[in-house]
Amino acid sequence: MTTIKDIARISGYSIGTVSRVLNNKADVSDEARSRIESVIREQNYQPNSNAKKLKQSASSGIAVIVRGMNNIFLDSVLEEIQFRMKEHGENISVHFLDEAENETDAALQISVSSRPNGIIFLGGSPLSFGRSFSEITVPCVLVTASAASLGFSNLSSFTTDDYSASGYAVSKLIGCGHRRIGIIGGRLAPGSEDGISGRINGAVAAITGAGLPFDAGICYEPCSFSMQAGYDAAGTLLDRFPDMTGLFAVSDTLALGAIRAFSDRGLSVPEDISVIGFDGIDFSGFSSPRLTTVKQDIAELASRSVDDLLLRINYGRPAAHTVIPFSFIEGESISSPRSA
Amino acid sequence: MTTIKDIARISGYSIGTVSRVLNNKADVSDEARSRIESVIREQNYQPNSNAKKLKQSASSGIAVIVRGMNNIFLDSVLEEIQFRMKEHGENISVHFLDEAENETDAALQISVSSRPNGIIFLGGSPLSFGRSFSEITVPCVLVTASAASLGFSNLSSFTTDDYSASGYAVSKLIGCGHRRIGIIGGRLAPGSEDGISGRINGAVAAITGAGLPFDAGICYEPCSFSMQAGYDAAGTLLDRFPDMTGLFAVSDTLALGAIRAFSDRGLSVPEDISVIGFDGIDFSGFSSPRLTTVKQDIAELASRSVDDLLLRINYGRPAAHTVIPFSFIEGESISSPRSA
DNA sequence: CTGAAAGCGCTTACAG
DNA sequence: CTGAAAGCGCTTACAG
Repeated sequence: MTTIKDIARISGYSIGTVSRVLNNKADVSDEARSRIESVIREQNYQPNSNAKKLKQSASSGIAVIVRGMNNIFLDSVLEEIQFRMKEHGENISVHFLDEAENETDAALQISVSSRPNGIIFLGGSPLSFGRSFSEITVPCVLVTASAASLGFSNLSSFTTDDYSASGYAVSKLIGCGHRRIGIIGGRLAPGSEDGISGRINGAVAAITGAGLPFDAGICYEPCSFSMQAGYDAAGTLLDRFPDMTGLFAVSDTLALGAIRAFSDRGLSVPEDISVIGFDGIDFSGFSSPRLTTVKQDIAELASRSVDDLLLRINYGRPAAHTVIPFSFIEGESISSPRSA
Repeated sequence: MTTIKDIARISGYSIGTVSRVLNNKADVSDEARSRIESVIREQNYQPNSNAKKLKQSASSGIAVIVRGMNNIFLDSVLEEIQFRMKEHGENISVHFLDEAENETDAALQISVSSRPNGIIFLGGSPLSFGRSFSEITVPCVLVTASAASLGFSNLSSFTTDDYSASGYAVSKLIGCGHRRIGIIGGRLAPGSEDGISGRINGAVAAITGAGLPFDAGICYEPCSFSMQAGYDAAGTLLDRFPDMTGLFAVSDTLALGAIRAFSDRGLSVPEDISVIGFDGIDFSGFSSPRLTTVKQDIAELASRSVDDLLLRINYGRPAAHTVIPFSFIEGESISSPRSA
């Protein structure tokens, strides 16, 4: 293995000078720089990142904590993030948590054992921040839910406006003439306008705001984020709320599971019941029927988050909270209710 | 930050002894061990992994190289792998490559810059091994394609028997009476029985083995692995091969894209055309129609790969090539051809 | 502009 | 069973 010492020996300079050109420091003569650079190139030398990190006493790159296993939407964002990071020469270490685990506890453990330069929380809930998060000092960003109300100086966030987007989606349902609308997914957390709870609350607000009745005990069914969960929740909800004509699912995965549940009960979508999703995953454009849904801007969420984190790590920029615009995809899964 | 020095000072032992209990070495008195362990616990001490790795002169954990972006199947395997690794206290760094990149070139670069203890190749093609791989010396495992024929002593593999599984799938189509069968996905690589090419060749062998005609120039359409690619390839194939009654797609994602393409052309699946997939992703059980497909055993592929890699890293076990059994899922996407 | 030296936090022979 | 010491490959004041 060639080390910095070898480069120094071969180039005829000291390891201090080699280190300076490696790190693009000023105060190196052009001659030394070009000589050393050529030796580095011909030896195909790569610095040992462990030694570098040890010295700089911190940092094993960027850690990404993904909350929610097998979540197609989050996986897409993750891949986009890794791609952008790679462009900047940064490697990420990925940690998947299932929905039961707490992301800040995990982050604390990771930050003490691997000392990352920064942490990205993907799919986390702002509700679980606060407890252990205050012990984390490196720059962090929460993607997919707003951390604005949390007020941590080292936590940025990039998010779709879940509350408004859900409201918009549900207003489409109402606009079609639906008056008995159900909701599946997540858990109820009254008051919150962020993340999954924000979607639920935004949808509920749109329903009640239109003067329609909404009794959460009847019209809402909580569930986790697998297709099977969506399938089951839709069935349960329909049993309890048999004259429901429209359904808002807080994620596309749930919506697709729900559509299958309805069709297994002999109901067609959208003729018998309309379904609207959230996320805009690839598959929503290829299912039968194509899903009507809110599309989050994955590329923008990812790239803005990466840029923000890197700038904060390297230049001490203050944390910021940014809303990324969503778009609405007119699919084939909603129509006017039969009774209308 | 508390370091090993602090633990030594507080416990009254030397840092050498602390290090020994940290690493579960023998030759430590029970008394010292329990005293030191209790100090570690109460100080909530976590060793600095950079320093550890530097000393052990190698290794930043395990690197996973995933070839193929937005591949739902690979994402599932990846999450399973990370989960198993976590149980063993190992962190993984993930590197997504798009289909155009070469995985061994990427691995070489990663191994020289981050010095992983081991590398997992997910979704790579055995065809691209060989060139730069011989420069990589750490234990590696190829998941999802066999590396048996490559003969590298540091490369294990765990795979579904793609060739047989595809043959089995296609034989189901033939058993239903189909005689004009098309194939989409991947690229032609005659002779190979591994990975995606193995799927194609296994399918072709089943067709010709049944005495049916197969002209690759007409009946086969290559494509990459997105739903859109499956959609497009199915359309192209149908234009060229309009009396096709059955389609084998080398992945579920492609199959689902194909089904949508057919339905957009007014053909129903399976009444007008049968479709069979490969992978057994979650969604295949919830689409309309439910997809008939070959299900790879994700949990087994992941856990066996992890166990193998860890044992080889720590105990110098020889590399091995293991085939993991597949299962066949009877969905709703195939039936007898209308003409039969 | 450059070099010599200290030190990051660990592990591991080597003595005892 | 335990400690003192060397050294992993780097970076960074400090002199010059």
